[in-house]
Amino acid sequence: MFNQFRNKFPLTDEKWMEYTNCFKRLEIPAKTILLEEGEVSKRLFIIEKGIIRVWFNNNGKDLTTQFFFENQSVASIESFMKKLPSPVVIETIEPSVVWWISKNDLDKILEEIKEIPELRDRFINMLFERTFDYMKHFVSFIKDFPTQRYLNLIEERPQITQRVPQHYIASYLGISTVHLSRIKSKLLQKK
Amino acid sequence: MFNQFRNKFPLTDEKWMEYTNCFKRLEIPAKTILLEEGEVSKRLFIIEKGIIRVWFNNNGKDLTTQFFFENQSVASIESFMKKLPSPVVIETIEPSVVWWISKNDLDKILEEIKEIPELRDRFINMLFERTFDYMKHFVSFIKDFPTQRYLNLIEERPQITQRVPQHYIASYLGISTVHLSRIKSKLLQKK
DNA sequence: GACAAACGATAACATTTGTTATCAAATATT
DNA sequence: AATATTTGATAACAAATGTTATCGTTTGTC
Repeated sequence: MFNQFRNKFPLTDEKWMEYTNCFKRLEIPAKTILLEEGEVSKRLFIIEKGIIRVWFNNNGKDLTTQFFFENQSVASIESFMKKLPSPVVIETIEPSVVWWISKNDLDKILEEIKEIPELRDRFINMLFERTFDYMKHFVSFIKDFPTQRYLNLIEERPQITQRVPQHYIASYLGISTVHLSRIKSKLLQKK
Repeated sequence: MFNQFRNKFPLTDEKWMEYTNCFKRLEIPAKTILLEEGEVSKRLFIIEKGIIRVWFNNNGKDLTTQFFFENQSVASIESFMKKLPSPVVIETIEPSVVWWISKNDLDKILEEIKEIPELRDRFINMLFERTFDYMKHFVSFIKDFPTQRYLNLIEERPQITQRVPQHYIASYLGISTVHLSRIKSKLLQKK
């Protein structure tokens, strides 16, 4: 799982082993909840196989805020970093294989690699990229009609439209399942 | 302008002077454009007095994405950091007084203070807080109806509802000016 | 003070989207 | 294979929101 990233980290083999050994493997079925709403997030997950969605309950309805696929890392970030109760649920969509690391272990590693400017910069960059992603998604909500947002999704995140059940996509787009179904049938008519 | 922050920065008086001298003062009328769409952002602004909005043109209509008030810093961040053409316009709403620093000067300062862990951590924290803010705003768009979003705004960002013209607020909420007007009159009826 | 521009409220109507219910197809479970 | 569950499509109706137009008020400019 981690060997594919080995050459990206300027670490000794010893440190590399020490760090990667902090991760534990987990095989879990579909619809497994990895973090409950209200729980303090103490684990960061990396997906080897499967799909994870992050959602919260809004007046009895699921609202999906993010999807994650293979090789992405997942956590309720604000809860994880500040030890606050998580507002969101983390749950698998498909049967999945994930690796997790405890906050304690990760903190130790981050503290150690702080002295390596290269890794530090990459970490900061990662945060910025995440910010930019949110901005784009947010802008699309005020800018585009649902139909356009759906077309954007097909274009920019084909994994979502191909692998994720449609009612999760609807809540991700901020519309009802019925309306997404209508959008799809209208798009088919035009073709 | 900067003396109020003096005690927050563990710097020598010499360094402090050197850094603050990089900023230039600017007095400008309302509706002054500080950054054009498509231009590469080379300045970071700090507001001494006034209001700035960030917006972009969408099919001939203004869409406001952010408001900034006194003591906040403003830039088209992705453009500023990566030297890309800015997708947004930065413009004053009121007659304003702003200070600006060039990207060159700021880069030099950031490079120097990198060695001060305290400042470095605060910088990283700032990035995270910005990310969390975007998340909240974004979640509110899929979670709440416009009426609730407007109530949230009154509650959480009273400066906006009190000082910003209503048609800018409408585009910020992602609704038409007419609809915001309706929302306001309905809220008044209920009282 | 006169005029123009900006701002905001409101009405009438069109369009978009949500809600509820029903049915069909796909998938999982036994 | 039989059954239950999940998923998705569709129709009918209700509610939310946009569009266009008009009017009055405020604000800025000369």
